[in-house]
Amino acid sequence: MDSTQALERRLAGAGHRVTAPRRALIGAMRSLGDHFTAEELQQAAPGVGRATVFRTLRLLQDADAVCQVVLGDGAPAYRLTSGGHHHHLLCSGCGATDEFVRCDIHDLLAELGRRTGYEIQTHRLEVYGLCALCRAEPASA
Amino acid sequence: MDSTQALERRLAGAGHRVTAPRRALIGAMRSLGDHFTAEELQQAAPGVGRATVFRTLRLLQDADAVCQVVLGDGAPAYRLTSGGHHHHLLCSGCGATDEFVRCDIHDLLAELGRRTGYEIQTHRLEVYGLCALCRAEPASA
DNA sequence: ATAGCCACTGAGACTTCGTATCGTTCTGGG
DNA sequence: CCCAGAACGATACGAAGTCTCAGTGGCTAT
Repeated sequence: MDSTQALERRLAGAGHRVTAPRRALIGAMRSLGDHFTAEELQQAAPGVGRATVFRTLRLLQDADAVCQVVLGDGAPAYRLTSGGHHHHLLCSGCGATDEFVRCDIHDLLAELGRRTGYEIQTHRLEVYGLCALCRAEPASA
Repeated sequence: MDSTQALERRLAGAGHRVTAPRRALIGAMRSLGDHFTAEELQQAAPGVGRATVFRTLRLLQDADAVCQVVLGDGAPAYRLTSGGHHHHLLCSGCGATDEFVRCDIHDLLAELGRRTGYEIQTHRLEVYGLCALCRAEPASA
């Protein structure tokens, strides 16, 4: 997760302005923990319109600073990310999200491409499980 | 992909009735190729209401006879499936969908669980690429 | 400093995908 | 044949996201 300044530089570097609403949203994202919904984000940045929330989320996704995750129940959420190719590890107990980078599936993909004739371009891998805390307290809130 | 009769037996086996609208939807699915949207399905089964389309899709998903895929552009679609754990291979050129079963990532998941303390429960893997036909004709419709 | 261009903004209508509600219809066991 | 309840179609609703549009406000050049 980048610093606020790094995020603003990321925007500016992509040719976008660093405006007050965008600053407010970046601050809100950093205060909201490991993931947040668009609605939570808007509530954490009062005065910013819904359209701007989604516009800014898209901008940051294009800048590889934010990514979208699909929680276990199918609800979409967003995460600040350190960028680059990565995957998500999602706790089905408390909803926590984490990312991991190592995915040694090149052999699998290469063989899949050979077998199907596809030219493999990219992939998406989401892993669901119970985090250490939820394993320890099976019935906690 | 199961036969029409097998799909109907799948419904009946789960305690559901095999009614005329459901039969019409199953027939439509089998005529629509490797994947279809809810709207395409409804159009291919005239007279069947929207709610019934989604209800039947859900029933068949619960019965492990239909699964949902997210196309490259984010649009959701459905597929008849042979059931069981599998993953999808999606062509970003023509939108074709395929499924594959082999996913040798148990070592990866086991190590991920060890490292993070998670109890890994399941995973979802989607692979995107260009199918053999789209590789051959780069600019076809 | 200020003029002006144009990226950006908020409000809110709209789209898409899916679910809930509701009164009606079908169906199959007794 | 009866009737409980599964299933139906119509339609209202909800969530997530996009589009439109008139107005604002940040840069840049002067």
